[in-house]
Amino acid sequence: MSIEQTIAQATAEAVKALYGLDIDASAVVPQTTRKEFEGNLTIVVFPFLKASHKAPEATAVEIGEYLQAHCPAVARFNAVKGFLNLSLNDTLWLDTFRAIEADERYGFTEATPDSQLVMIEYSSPNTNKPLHLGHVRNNLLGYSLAQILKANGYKVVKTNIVNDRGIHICKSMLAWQKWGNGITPEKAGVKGDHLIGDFYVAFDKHYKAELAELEASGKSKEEAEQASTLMQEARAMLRRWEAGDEEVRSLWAMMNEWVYAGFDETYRRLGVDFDKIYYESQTYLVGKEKVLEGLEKGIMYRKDDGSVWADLTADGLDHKLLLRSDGTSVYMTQDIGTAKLRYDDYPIDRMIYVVGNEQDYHFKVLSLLLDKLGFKWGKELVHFSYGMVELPEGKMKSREGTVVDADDLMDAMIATAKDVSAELGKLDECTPDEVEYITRIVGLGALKYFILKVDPRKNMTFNPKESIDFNGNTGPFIQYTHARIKSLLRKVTPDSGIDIAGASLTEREVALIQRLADYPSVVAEAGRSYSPALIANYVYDLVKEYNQFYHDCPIMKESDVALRQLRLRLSAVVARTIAAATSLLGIEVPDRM
RNA sequence: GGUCCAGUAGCUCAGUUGGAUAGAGCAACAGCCUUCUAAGCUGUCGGUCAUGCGUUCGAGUCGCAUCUGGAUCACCA
Repeated sequence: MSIEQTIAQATAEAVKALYGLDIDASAVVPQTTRKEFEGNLTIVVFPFLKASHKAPEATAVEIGEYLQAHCPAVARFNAVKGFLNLSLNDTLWLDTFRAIEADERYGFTEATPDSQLVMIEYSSPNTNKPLHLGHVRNNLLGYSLAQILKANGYKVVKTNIVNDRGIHICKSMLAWQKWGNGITPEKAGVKGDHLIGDFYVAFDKHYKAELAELEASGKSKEEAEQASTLMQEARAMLRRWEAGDEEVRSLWAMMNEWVYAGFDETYRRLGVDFDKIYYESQTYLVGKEKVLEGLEKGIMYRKDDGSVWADLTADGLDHKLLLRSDGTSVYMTQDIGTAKLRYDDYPIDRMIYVVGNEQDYHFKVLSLLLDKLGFKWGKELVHFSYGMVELPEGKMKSREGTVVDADDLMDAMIATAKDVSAELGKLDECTPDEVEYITRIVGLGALKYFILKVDPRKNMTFNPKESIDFNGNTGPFIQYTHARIKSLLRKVTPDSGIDIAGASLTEREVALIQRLADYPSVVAEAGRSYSPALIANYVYDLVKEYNQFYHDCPIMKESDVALRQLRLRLSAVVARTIAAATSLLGIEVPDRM
């Protein structure tokens, strides 16, 4: 039983004994006492006033006296208005600490054969351009979510759906044919995804020029778009692709390989991975089949021009196109096909899509359609809808070149980490390999924490002109604390033979133990609410608490042997918990920095 | 226009089923390294929690209305 539960139980008994009021212990939620008052846990007594027929403070005192007399955990209490502040005794805290210390996988629930299987789809890039900051948020959230669900005892399958087909790829392919002169990533010395992205931009540039020319010759915008030979060629290429034309297919395969090699490198640096990757080129036909099946069953209908639609007006939504008049499939069709393949491949209990909130409508529709098509899990699919990353001026726009590239950003973060380390002279004793390793995880730690500490549902702002901080509420702050503890432990090794029972605790140690005791419930809440930010905020609070302790409580100089030993072991457990919590965020922590 | 999301300090963000005088970091200013790593610690400054009404012993948190910003409602993905 946790400390909170013990106190809640005792409070329920007190209320029953004093006022004859029957309440469920789970209805009493003790909260951490605010810093400005003495005590560890606080009971709010307002709900009991009707039964006590006394003033708030008198009621609090009465319950406090009862608890002090009957609950061995309660050492002292004080009452302020309707708030009963309880100080718990040292023995309880020491026992709590020992239990935490003994649990090597503290806060982690192992999966069993009966555990539910959760599939998490994240990343989901297009193959016509490199990953940018928006993808970075997606990837970090998806990976972290997987880690958090694993820590909550779920079996997790990480998946990625690569949008490797469609008109956008054809644009890059066409541009490469026209202006590429047979260039390859090797020859250009450029990552494949960036090379393809450059050709996509080149297409857009030439296309715009063509449109401008056509409009100058007196055509309207619409007429110009129709008359554009570039666009016609791109569409023709897509038709040849769909028809299985060998030349187009082999060009497509080659260029996609370039992109994947580039993506793989970005994923590796970012520290994310996947158990199974799906490609839309393999799923869109399955989706088409399902839609035609739905058409036969009367779930969908066909218009005169041959296009296929679903009528969702009964569910408060609109009509939704599922197959174009030329028979080709759209985004939604592909997602239906992908869903079917996945459920054929895995016994999925829960499906989570990590996709931006701009697609809230899409997933509402997808959920309804899957349900109508007879997928029994359709209704319960989870759209993990996260907010956009915006610049101070607003949305990132690829056409205006304001997109923050993922590779560039990682490079910049690592370079900054290097500069800061050099400036502080922190890594002068390290080998070049160590410097490389430490600056990489510190730079990435700053980036990852910056993104993950924000509530995923909210839009967030990134200002490229201001570099991401390394001081204060940041990843490096957390990593630094870990490194400092490791450094301490290199100098003095904890001796488990020394008894800590007699240590007389200061409020610093108690606050730390209490914070550590909170960890499992934070992991559980992060899993329930799909929020890596809760883990980030927790580990920040823990680290802040530890730094105060570190500053105020000398360890090596402490003459009380038991207390010295406790502080040492407490430090070791804090370091372990920092590492465990940050691993749920995909952040590594160094032993020195 | 319909639907959905958001609005907390100059800036970036917390605020756990409604609880005490709304918290951090950054920025600014002032302190603390002969002591376990100063990427740290301490202090000062900074708020009509968008606005109004309501529910409640108690509202940043719940409800209604208004204002502002964003997203979406494509034969784009």
